[in-house]
Amino acid sequence: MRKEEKKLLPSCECEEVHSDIIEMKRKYMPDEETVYELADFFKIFGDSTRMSILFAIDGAPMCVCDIAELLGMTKSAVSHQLKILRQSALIKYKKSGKNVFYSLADDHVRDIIETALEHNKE
Amino acid sequence: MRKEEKKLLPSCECEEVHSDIIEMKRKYMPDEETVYELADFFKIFGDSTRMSILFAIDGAPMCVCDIAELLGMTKSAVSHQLKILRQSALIKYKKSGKNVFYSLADDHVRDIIETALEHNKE
DNA sequence: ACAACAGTTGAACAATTGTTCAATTATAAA
DNA sequence: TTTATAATTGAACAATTGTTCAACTGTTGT
Repeated sequence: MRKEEKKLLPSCECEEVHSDIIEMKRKYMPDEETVYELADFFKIFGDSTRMSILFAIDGAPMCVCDIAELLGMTKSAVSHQLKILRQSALIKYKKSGKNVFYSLADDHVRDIIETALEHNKE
Repeated sequence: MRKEEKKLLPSCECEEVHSDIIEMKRKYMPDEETVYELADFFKIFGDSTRMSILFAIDGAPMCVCDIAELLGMTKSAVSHQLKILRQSALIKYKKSGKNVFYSLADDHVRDIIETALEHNKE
């Protein structure tokens, strides 16, 4: 998952022009774990299919079949993305007979999307 | 850029179990353009290198060389990501001699990261 | 004018990601 | 128990994305 685990870390080939600034900055940088978690979190929202699903199930729950129909996609494709959203705890589900109804996990998800929508207007 | 432009749109192979719900939902769905813009917006934050850069230049501007040194990456890799951040208008830059100093475009960017950080704590 | 350095860029490559397809599980009705 | 439908899953494939490498631009100092 982490990039530095996949390759040897390269190093900046230039002289340290402002080593004092670098040291100061290093103190205030969040730890790597936090950065990776944050990036992974945003990655979930960075796909239009997942984004559409979140909008779709906002308000009232929907079953997989209906989501697929609404988005014009196959159930399989939708189900794969629902799995990712489930694993990220952004959505919850409730079984009812042969159907599975999905809905947003909490209002926090809505907040994040709202914040981004506002920024995007500018 | 858009998914449906790349392939013929598939359709849900199942019966419409709740066509009334689908029609109701369709009314409240944001238009496709908005969904794509929003997903593209989040995609920018969905990479740990870009995320690190945003944290690095928060507070005081930094030149490319220093960012590269701080993150333990090559100038080239950093520059490529800076370009993406620039094109998304999330950062601004100021030339000073041979150096180019980058900083956050506005406080909005900080807000978005803060909102996500809070959600991620749970 | 030339050398040195900061930064950018494009192409190639490797890794990741999303969709499709086929097979599978699970529930409900006949 | 069989049949039909909802949903999930894994593998294969196609597309996208991030880093590397080498070449290039632009600015400073000699």
